[in-house]
Amino acid sequence: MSADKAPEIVLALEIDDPALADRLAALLGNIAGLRLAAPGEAATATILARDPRSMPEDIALTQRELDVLALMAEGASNKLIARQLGISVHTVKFHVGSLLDKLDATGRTDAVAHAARRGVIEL
Amino acid sequence: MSADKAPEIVLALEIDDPALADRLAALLGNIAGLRLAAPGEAATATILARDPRSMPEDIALTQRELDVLALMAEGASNKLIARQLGISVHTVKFHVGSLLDKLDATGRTDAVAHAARRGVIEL
DNA sequence: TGCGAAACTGGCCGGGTGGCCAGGACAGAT
DNA sequence: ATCTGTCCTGGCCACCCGGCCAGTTTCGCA
Repeated sequence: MSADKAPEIVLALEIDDPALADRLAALLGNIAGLRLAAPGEAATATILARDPRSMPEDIALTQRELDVLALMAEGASNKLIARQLGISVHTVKFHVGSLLDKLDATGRTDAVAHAARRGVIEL
Repeated sequence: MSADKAPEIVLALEIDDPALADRLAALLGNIAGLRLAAPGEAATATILARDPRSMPEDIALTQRELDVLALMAEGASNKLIARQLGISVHTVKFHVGSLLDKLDATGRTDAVAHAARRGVIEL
């Protein structure tokens, strides 16, 4: 039984408070059989401490923007979204532009990621 | 000394897998400045691990693909990824192509969404 | 009655994206 | 040695994307 698995536990940190995050990282940084996850790495478990005060309010997105966003998250192209919503590609681009602006994203992939992180959409 | 106002971090465990919970409890059980929460006690942070049964099997992605995927999830362009990893844009496209194939995605946005859904990456 | 917000549309264009072709280097397995 | 898989690179090209300009309509609210 001795030589069984030690499947190294990978912990992801999702902490709002930087000070707390640092302390935890320091405490957990060098424990045998345990490792902190690299950004984006899939983790065994997640340590999270959400600061309730840091939940401002949902970003104000219009209904149409939510429609477009949902289809974007499905990987739909502008052309497809246009057909789906019965509007022109130009209009889709218009809404996508607003989305990028409001979500502070550099592209549609970033926009979907940000929206998912903020709980605006569910993947 | 300076170790005065270290308000002892209290960790709550929300783990489906009992074996994992035990291992974590054992690892974290006796670390100075850190202690596990009693049932119902308010915790500084929570460690949670979703049910492992809900994860069929990880898609076989190479290390390089994971690198590219992580940067894609940050909204990085191929050019940026190339600079970041010190490889050419062509190579990035090559990996992105493999990613789209393995993740059954139609584009980079879809790929990131799929990867996040399957737990391959953490948003 | 005006006025702003939301939604919608068009043209234009530089740069990004993804698919296709081709190739080479290198490690490990058969 | 051959083969398989990963990683890396190039060129080419159709298409998509995002940002810029411009405009219209409709709606609710002051």
